[in-house]
Amino acid sequence: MRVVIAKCSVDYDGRLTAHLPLATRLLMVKADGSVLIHSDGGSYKPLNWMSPPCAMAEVEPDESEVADGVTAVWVVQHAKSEDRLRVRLHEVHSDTSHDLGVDPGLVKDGVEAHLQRLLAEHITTLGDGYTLTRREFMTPIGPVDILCKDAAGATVAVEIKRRGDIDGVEQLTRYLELMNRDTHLAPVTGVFAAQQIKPQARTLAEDRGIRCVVLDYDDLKGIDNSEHRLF
Amino acid sequence: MRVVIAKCSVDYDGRLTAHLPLATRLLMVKADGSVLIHSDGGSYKPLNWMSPPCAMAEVEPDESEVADGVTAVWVVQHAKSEDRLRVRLHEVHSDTSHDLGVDPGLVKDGVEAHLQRLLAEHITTLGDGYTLTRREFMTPIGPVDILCKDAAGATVAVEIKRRGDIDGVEQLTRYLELMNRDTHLAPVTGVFAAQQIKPQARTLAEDRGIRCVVLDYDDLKGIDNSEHRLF
DNA sequence: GTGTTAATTTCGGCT
DNA sequence: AGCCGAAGTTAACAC
Repeated sequence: MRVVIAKCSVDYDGRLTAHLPLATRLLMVKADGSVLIHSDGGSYKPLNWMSPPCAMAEVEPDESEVADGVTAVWVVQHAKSEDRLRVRLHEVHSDTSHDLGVDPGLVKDGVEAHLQRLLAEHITTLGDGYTLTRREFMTPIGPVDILCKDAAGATVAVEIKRRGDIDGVEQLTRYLELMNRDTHLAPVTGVFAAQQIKPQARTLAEDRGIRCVVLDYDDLKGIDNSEHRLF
Repeated sequence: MRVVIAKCSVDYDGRLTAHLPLATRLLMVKADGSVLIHSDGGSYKPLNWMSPPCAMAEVEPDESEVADGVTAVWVVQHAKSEDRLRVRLHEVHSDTSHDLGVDPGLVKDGVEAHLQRLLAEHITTLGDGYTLTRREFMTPIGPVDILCKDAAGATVAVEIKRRGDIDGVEQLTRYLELMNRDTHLAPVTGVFAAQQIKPQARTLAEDRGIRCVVLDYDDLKGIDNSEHRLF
């Protein structure tokens, strides 16, 4: 990895056009040729960048660029599209390279899959007398997250999201339409379960007779832990 | 901005739990206290990070950490949540700081907002006699991009996309259904406007009586420029 | 500030 | 390889 601190201006041309005026920034050139341009603030997203696969070529500045104080020009061309990045370097404060090797990668825990497992294990969170039929119940248009029965024995399809928005309601609606055409399953009611439900999604869901349930991940995990402690 | 190249392991605990095994990486500490951990590949997204507002404290490694070869520990705590990042540094290959100053920021051109503004300013692109009612017309299920009236005075809802896909047609359909239930607005017709419209989206739209309009960004900008030149 | 949508989204899983 | 959905999404913008 090459790390350069330099005063530079940048132009991107591809899916859109973008320009960065002259300022001092950090330029990162990774082993795969990708380039990141960071300022001293903002978030993890660079001001500008080129994703791999791409190639970086260092070319000589032309006459007018030299007159403007440009000492080097980087042309970063994407391998499979017309996306192109042009970095004009003025003063270079630092230019170093380091051998980092291949990264072993990130290990994650606590995403939607986890939420689905916890709700399936504690299905009575949806109401007394609820019983799990199965997780990932397959339909011709995709898997329903959880299929269960309520206290009265009626079938209930559950769609789980971390953040419940309109897309999730549409998804559940499609499943319900399809399943209610199946005389063996019908009638099937819907539950939209999420850690957070957007007002617009709630409006749409309730308008369609779908119940909304807000899940608390820590509560579910808490039940899980306390139950484990009993054994 | 501080840039460190070091062999390190990282633990994140907050919205989820994540762990990075020992390896050599680039650590970036920005002026606002945010921290980015990059490997020599992937894309612009760091392996792990902490977004501002947050504070970074360098603490002494405990006895067992010293035994493992840890020379320093960074604790990065988010200011408004329980999100925390713990970086255990082993060998430090490089540790430099640079004053970058405030960045003037990126100038973009050619995104959807720009397209929407241009079409609103030149609403007769949709037909002679069209008049703008308003942009971002709010409904209970979200904002309609543009609401206008045709030459006959009938209300028209416009959905704008850079790339016209089926999702966009579904979105507009929902708005139209809702608005046509409102006796003050009905009847409302729809226009699906995009720089590029997929054949499937066009078929679906036209089947539902929604007119499709392909927008030419450069043309709209051209009109804009020539009009500005008149004054 | 809250809330919603777009993004040069990126990333992962599955068909 | 393409499609679909999630993400510690982040960023811009309207109310």
